[in-house]
Amino acid sequence: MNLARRRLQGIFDRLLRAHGPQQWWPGESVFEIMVGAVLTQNTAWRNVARAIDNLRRAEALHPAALLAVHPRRLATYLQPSGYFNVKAKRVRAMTRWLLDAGGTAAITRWPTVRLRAALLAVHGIGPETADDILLYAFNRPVFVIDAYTRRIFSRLGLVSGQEGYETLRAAFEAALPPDAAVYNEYHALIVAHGKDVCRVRPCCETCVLRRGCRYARSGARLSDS
DNA sequence: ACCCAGGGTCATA
DNA sequence: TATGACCATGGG
Repeated sequence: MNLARRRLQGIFDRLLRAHGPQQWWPGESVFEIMVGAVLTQNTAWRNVARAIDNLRRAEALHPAALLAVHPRRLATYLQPSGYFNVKAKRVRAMTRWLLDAGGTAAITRWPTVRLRAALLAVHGIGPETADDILLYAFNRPVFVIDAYTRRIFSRLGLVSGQEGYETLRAAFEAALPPDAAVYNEYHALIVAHGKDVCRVRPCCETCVLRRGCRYARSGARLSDS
């Protein structure tokens, strides 16, 4: 693993020029962002947006209101986002925890380490979802690792892709200054690039990162291993 | 018809 | 620690 600050900044600059500012996270409140972070687990955002629309129309996009919805009905709201039974439980567990903790106003004042540990203790919130929430809902300088991050940076030869989540997060955070605005834009750009260009089937001709990508040479119709 | 998407939990070895 | 099954919808 070889993450140098200059290299990461160069990649950031190219992604920003290619894709433009991403303005993440889509969502109008802390709670909406938290809900979206759970709903988007292994799910296309298009489908998540439909589920969130359902919650908004039902005026259930607030902690107390959401808990007042019967779990069966909640699952029907979440249906378009897939895994709706699982996600209904997860969203409820997160919301119950949130209210027990005193609401968003209270936990906003918690130090990042405590907040992260508390989030990870909630059923259905794993490392990536916790870090999405920390970064995008609470503006903490936490670098989010996801499948796109692994794919893109392993094709560039900077990571193996086999490292554990914490190992990668620590490496990115050690290489970059702890700036939430930068981490915010960086992860959003990684996702934008992963969706539009650097897919499972590589498209190296139009990729701004093709210089250094191991698929850009050798004809490249490979798959990641 | 198949593959993929802004993961996580649980059981098993 | 590391696999595999499972969750489920919608788009390409």
